[in-house]
Amino acid sequence: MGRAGLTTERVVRAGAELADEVGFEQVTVSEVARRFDVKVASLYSHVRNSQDLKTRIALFALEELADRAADAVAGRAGKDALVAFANAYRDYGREHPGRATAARFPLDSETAAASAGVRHARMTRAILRGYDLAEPEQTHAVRLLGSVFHGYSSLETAGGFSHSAPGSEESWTRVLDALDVLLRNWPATPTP
Amino acid sequence: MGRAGLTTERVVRAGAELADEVGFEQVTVSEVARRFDVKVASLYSHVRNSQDLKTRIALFALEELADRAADAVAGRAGKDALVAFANAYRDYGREHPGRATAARFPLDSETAAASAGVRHARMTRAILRGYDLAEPEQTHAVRLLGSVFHGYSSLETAGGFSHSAPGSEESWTRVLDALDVLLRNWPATPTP
DNA sequence: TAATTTGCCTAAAGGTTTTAGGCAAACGCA
DNA sequence: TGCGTTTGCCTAAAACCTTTAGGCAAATTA
Repeated sequence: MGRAGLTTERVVRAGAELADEVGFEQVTVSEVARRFDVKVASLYSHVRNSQDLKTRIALFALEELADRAADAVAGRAGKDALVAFANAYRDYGREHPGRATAARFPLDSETAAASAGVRHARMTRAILRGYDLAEPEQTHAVRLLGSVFHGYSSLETAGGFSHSAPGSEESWTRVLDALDVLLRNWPATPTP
Repeated sequence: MGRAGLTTERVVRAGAELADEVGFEQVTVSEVARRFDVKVASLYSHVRNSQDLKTRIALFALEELADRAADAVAGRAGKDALVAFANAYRDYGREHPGRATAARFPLDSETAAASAGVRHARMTRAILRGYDLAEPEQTHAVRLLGSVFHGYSSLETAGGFSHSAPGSEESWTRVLDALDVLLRNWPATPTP
């Protein structure tokens, strides 16, 4: 029997595809092995354990999503950039629900600090340059935007918006309009 | 050997506590059985399977959260109600991270329709009565609020805001200020 | 070509899930 | 109080996933 040509890279990529097909939670070392037509134990040379596999898929998804987001915002500013960036998130979630779920996988702080998550934060700040927000308000806004993108995508994937009118598409557009207005009229900290 | 006095109710409640201790994903029929000092098979009279257990924990958490939210908004209106409602969500996530994660567990649409999720939606709409939003804008706003609460709580639980200044507490307050401003100045649909 | 490294395999132990069938405690009723 | 029925937890067992240890052969290097 020849070799299957496994590498950590290929294993992780296969895991990401599997996540899109069956859901991130259902990703299993055994199933990935099956896809390569290889015995389970063979994967343990390329991945430490099941948790490690999931973490790597999460990191992979974060990178992929950051790449897309970077492409989307390139050459844009203001609301244009905001909308392009936000759409990169939503589209990723719709095209790759499993990977998008993976991108929300909780990482320990060390891993998170070395992940593409920091690129995401930097890009979000870059977009806020189009609005007039000084620190610490900028950080609050970054967290709000992260919450909205994260939350909307996850509710949409869970089917939360799919069984009532108006359509999710329309809500998304209006939510982005609203966020743009909000960022242009960010309230001053009330004097206590 | 006497009987353990298992009921679906008690099993689900124990599962919810377990979720808070070890994380919702780690909730397992076996571990719940261990807690009751009972053989695993015994639980299968009270719960159909592992998926069913998780679904029931999710429904339980949704009810509990809806009760808290209802208490919080009672007798309040406007920004007062918005803040109380939002805090009910965040506090629940901080006190019961496992249950809060359970409350985000994807339910099939039939189950979701019979869940306390509809109470959540109704309460959100009630809060929006304090603002001047006609349909379909009200629905868009409901979805935005759901995304923010859901997203913020989940990022906070994942530790997303815990390793940088300013503190999450402050961001949360400012996010709510911002949402209040936004709801009072919700943009009109641009004429195409 | 010989030596070494690398890659996948077999074997095996331990844990979770789920079903089937059994026995005894609790309950309902005469 | 005693009898029959129901209910609740148990044993047994099969299927699957995880993970480690050790082996052999293919690929790489010298």
